[in-house]
Amino acid sequence: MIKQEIERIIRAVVAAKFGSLEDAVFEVENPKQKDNGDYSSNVAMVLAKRLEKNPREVADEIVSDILKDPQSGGYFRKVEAAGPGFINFYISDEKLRENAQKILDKKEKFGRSKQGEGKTVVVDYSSINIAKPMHVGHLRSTIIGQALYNIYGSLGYKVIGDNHIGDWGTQFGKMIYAYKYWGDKKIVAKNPVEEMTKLYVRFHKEAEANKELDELARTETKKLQNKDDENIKIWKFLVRESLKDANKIYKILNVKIDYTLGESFYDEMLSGIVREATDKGYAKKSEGAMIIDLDNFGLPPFLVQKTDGAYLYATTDLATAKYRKEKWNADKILYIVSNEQALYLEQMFKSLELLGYCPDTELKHVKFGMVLGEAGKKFSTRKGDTVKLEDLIAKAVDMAKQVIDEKNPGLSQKEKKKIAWTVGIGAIKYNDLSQNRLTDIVFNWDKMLSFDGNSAPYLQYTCARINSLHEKYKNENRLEAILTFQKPHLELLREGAEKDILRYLVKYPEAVESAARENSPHLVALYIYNLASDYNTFYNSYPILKTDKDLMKARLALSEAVAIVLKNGLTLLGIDVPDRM
RNA sequence: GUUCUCGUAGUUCAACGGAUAGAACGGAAGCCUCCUAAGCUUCAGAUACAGGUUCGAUUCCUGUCGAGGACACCA
Repeated sequence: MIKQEIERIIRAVVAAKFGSLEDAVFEVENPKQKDNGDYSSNVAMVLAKRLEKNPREVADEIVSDILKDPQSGGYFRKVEAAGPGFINFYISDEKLRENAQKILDKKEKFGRSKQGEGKTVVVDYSSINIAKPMHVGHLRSTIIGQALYNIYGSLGYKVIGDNHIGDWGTQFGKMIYAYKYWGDKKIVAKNPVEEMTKLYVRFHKEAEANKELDELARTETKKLQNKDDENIKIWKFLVRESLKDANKIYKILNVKIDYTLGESFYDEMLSGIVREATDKGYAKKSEGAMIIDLDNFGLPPFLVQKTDGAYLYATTDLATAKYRKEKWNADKILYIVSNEQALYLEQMFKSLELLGYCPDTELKHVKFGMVLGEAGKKFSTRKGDTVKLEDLIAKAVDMAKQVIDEKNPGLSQKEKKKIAWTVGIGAIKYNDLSQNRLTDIVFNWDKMLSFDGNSAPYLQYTCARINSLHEKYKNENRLEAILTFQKPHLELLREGAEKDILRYLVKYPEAVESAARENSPHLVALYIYNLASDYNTFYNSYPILKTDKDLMKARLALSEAVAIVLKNGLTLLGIDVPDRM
């Protein structure tokens, strides 16, 4: 990456010039304004303080040394001191063309790296609750998790996706009770999650009037945990049918998760966890229950066993982390969980640290804001007021279909349908992946299903346009088409808009790398959006096919490079690209 | 009550402590005899408030106000 190369060059010059200051912490950044270079560094301002000199003078000195350095010769078109003491670097045209050619040669491999080789990242995402419908809240975890999974994978990490499903615990007592008294096997099997939700909602409704129900549900939970035959049988049935529904949605969303190890999977380990915590002196009895006291760390106590002896989600999570470390030797575990669980995860991480279950493992809560109902309040499954994912998808695809019918009526029904799915689902995914907000999102159909501006369809459309250029070109130049990108005369790209694109293409690998570092897929989304925007400006200002041959080939090559990078970025985000739309 | 996250154009979002706070939607005005107008161009429009740290603060610290979340037997 060029950024690191610049850092290296600066460091070498600084070490030679101000030997004792080579430990200085400085940065190489992307300037906001294009006029301020392709990269800039604050190194002079950092050093100026320690040297007690004017930052601008220090900058001038460093610049003149960099220009003398033969190694940096081919790299820059210009290096200059600017503003209060920034050093701005302008990449040479030759380097920019080299990079574009590299994109054309490497294609879908451009942007990948081996920086994560030998390291394992476990991504805990989706983590749905069995017997409850997937709603827009689960969508965020699923989509962000999948994107991070892809991003880390592209950087050479070994990535393990783990769907930590909620298939155990109290809510199953309620479900089992409801199923026993009001359920019908055939009806449930036909439409599993929907029917289970009905049972669940009914339970809560009746429990409000009849307080005994909660007690009866607890008994069912207890029986399940004690492996009562009938309850286990019902439980297995509910889990199986429920997963069938979930898998349908995963398939539609093109989400792939390596493992589905639910809470029940860890059940056997739980008593051991509590015993060990007790033996080590971290767990103790309090108000009849077992807690890990975190008072010393300013955290509330962490409840690991209930008064009635049953274990909780917390206990399971400790076991899960332990398992992930022992089984997969995870270097990093990412919990893609909404920020309402921030305190809980903090307690859990601290407990894991005390128990020593995950030494040398980075535990990271990748937070996101919750999706609230249109009234600005939390959705509640109990009241049955959530927006179901299935409905959202159906609506998005339907809207996309309408737009296609209008814009491109000539396509076959089959192709229209396919494009509608790609575009509709892309829009939904991109909506979540293009923002980094921790604030809660108030659910809004229009926003969710926007096909204009900064949206997946905009990016897909840009790719479709470029694809269309190539189709046209191929039809008119059959023989030459194959050879087009072998030796394009990229030096003919002299317009400002063309150079802007070349300059920006260099930064794609850095965008992917920072997305991983910050666990923020939106950095990739932001990058490809800006790239598409630059390209569309160019597209509207200059003819591509209607110019003389060599320039046409060069512009086609540039377009192709843009399409490759857009597609690579969208692929990381889990968004498909249609050929036409 | 304690605590977490957040407060940026009318709305939804950007901005490693950096240079002139960027977009999109919505509004106003333009661009299809020309490669896909799901596009492009132009205009209007914002850092909640008060202090502090810093050469430099939307960003860090303190306080006020506002929104949402969490706070022991749910997950």
